[in-house]
Amino acid sequence: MAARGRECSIAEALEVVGERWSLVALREVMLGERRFNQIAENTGASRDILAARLRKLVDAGVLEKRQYEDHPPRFEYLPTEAARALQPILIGLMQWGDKYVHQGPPPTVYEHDCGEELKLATSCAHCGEPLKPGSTHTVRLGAVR
Amino acid sequence: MAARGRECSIAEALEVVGERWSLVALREVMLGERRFNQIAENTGASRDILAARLRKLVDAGVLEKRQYEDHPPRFEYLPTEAARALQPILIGLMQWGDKYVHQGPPPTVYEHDCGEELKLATSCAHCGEPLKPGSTHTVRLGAVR
DNA sequence: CCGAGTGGGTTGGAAATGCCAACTTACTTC
DNA sequence: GAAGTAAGTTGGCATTTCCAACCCACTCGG
Repeated sequence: MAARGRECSIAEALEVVGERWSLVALREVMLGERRFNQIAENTGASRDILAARLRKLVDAGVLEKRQYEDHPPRFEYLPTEAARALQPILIGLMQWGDKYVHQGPPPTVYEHDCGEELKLATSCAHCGEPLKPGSTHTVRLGAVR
Repeated sequence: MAARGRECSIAEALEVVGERWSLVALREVMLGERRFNQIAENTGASRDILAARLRKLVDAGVLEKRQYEDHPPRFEYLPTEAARALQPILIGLMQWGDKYVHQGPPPTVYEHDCGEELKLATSCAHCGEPLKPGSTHTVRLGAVR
């Protein structure tokens, strides 16, 4: 799809999870819904598109499709490590939506094991300082093809 | 658009920034490109779609469109606070793409002010513990409409 | 003064994608 | 034997996206 433009892992990541319904379907799987019908109902995606997205996520290694019954064949979708690695992004998007888009109190609230309502903080893994706008600069930049 | 499905700020956030090219355009603005032609070239988006996406981001308050020349009228796109708040998500997506999608060395590398290559860590803002899969649970969950 | 170049788009038509409802297959339960 | 459940697939239509070309207003070089 995005054959041209800057060489960039953001664009490549979006090739995999950037289509409509992909991240919302992933949200449901991460919330514990593993069955096609449940994911379809909770996302509101049409079944054909959802089938295509799930197939793509499975092909990309983000979900695992497992048969949990033989007769009749029934399948469930399980998160892989790649899906778990996306969770900070999903929660980040959620909190961004809460703050800049949503009207009213947040529809979904997480609690951390420490007992408090989860609010995400992002920091530099090396020095531990919280990430502030302008505290980074690029040392290498993908070329525009 | 997503009229049905679970009430969820992820879906609402994606209404604003989830369309094709929105996040890639935002990436360019955050990298310092502010002009339509430059954004068009560096993303590879077609000009009509890009114009529509930028308009939408401006309407949503994520970008600011500023006239920097009167005759002829010329505009630039500037990040607002909402755009800066998206930066952890953009960098998170980039690092996810680096790890799970991209082949070869990362095309773009950031350095933090501490002098080391930036790797993002996400943690609980309250207790400071790094976020591990399974260390959270939902205390409230958006209803499915 | 003339033509080329630049910036920021808009327009038209083809191609791709998405939506919805209905259908299918293969069981299980009432 | 009728209805329900699970996991999709199919057909037809509507909406988006893509691409190239065009437009307008100005500036610059000769």
